[in-house]
Amino acid sequence: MTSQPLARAGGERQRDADRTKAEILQVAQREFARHGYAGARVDEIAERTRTTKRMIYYYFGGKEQLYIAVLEKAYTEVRAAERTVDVAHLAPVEAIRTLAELTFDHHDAHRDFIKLVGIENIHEAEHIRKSEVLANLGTPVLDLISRILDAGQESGDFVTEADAIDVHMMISAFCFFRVANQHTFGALFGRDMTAPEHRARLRTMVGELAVAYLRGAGAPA
Amino acid sequence: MTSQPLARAGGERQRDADRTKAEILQVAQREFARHGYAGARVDEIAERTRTTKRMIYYYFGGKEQLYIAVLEKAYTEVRAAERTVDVAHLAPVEAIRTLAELTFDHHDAHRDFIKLVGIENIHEAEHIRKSEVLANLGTPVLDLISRILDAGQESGDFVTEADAIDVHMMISAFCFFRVANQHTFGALFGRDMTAPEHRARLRTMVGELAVAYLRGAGAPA
DNA sequence: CGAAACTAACTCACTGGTTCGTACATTACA
DNA sequence: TGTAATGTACGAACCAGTGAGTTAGTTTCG
Repeated sequence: MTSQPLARAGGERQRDADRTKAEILQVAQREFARHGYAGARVDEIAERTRTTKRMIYYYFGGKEQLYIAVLEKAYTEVRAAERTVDVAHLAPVEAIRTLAELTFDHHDAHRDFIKLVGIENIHEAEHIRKSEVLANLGTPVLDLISRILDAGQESGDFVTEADAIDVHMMISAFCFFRVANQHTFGALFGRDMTAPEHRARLRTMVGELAVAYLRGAGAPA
Repeated sequence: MTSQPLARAGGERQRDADRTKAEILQVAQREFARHGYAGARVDEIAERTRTTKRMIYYYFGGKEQLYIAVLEKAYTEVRAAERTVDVAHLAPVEAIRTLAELTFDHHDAHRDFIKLVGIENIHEAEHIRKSEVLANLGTPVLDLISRILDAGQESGDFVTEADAIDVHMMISAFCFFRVANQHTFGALFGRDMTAPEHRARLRTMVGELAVAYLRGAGAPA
């Protein structure tokens, strides 16, 4: 009873199909993130959808292609979010600090994506490599960091001659680890890094870390 | 023909069993690290061993118990290695720098362990929690860091009032990420963080990062 | 216009291979 | 002789993937 067959105009079938595909992708993302590639069950995904397993094969072709489609969607969304970042108008120190905190927030908000990245690394990125969409998805963040680094050198705020990829790596590492490894870290050290009482402190810390490094304070005396 | 039955003395059977168990654990670690928990195959493990699948069930009880045994062995070895670290005789700045570099080397040398940690986090540490051995395996590293931090405050080298767990987390994050995420990072940014031409620079960087942070250079001007 | 041909979306029932785990017989040994 | 260790074969569930046909819109064309 969701729609009256007689009233359905031209493009509705197509729109239904798109909606179904989107629903499958969403459910599949959850299933893959929760159980890993091998642990995910196509039947389970089908059951949590308004469609059937047959349709998953009809639309995506197979489990692996579905998984790749999930990765493509997740990565694409992340890149889209990154493009909205604008810190160019800030002074170098504030720009880096803000970028670090935005990265922190971003990781905090996209737990499933973090897990997919972790899963993909266990498989040594074999699926990402099969995707043409993701093949050369360099990121604008690197350009941004480069520009901030140059400005900082120019102004004298930054002393360390840092590499943009290294800086991006460092910030990502901190933010990624906090979310991805929260469970084993919590089990071993009795601290939930994602708990509210630690969140704000760690968020500030990642910015200070980046700034301290770029100011050159770590070099041997 | 590996041993003469008639010449075998008392404890040899036991020693054979221990050796077989150890062999199973080693092969299983590899299999689990490569394919994840669900992706690992008990038959595959058995085939790569001088034993049969029957013996795996005889010794360990099941796939999950075998996996937990692998985790216990891996974590125990890591902790044993950590206990050999001695930087207490160094000045605070050098102690932190050395500790960071040792952590770096350690992650660099134990790729399978890194993968197991990643896998365990995907499963939200459900298996670690089932293990009594690993339940409260706090680490001596925290005490070490605490002492270094105190000494640094005392001597005036460190200005930031840092938390030992946070510092450990930061260093681990950097080292862990470089190894664990090398594949997706490489695919997206075209740089292999584990390649020789980047290794030394990043190794130095993690020490400088920690020192710069503790010296308080990241605080707002 | 209206029927027939066409096509996308969808259902149902099924299969072949895989995979964890075990029953049972057998051997080595104290 | 009794107990621990081991080999062989098998079963039952699971699970990715498919064959074959149906429904309902869309296009073509007399």
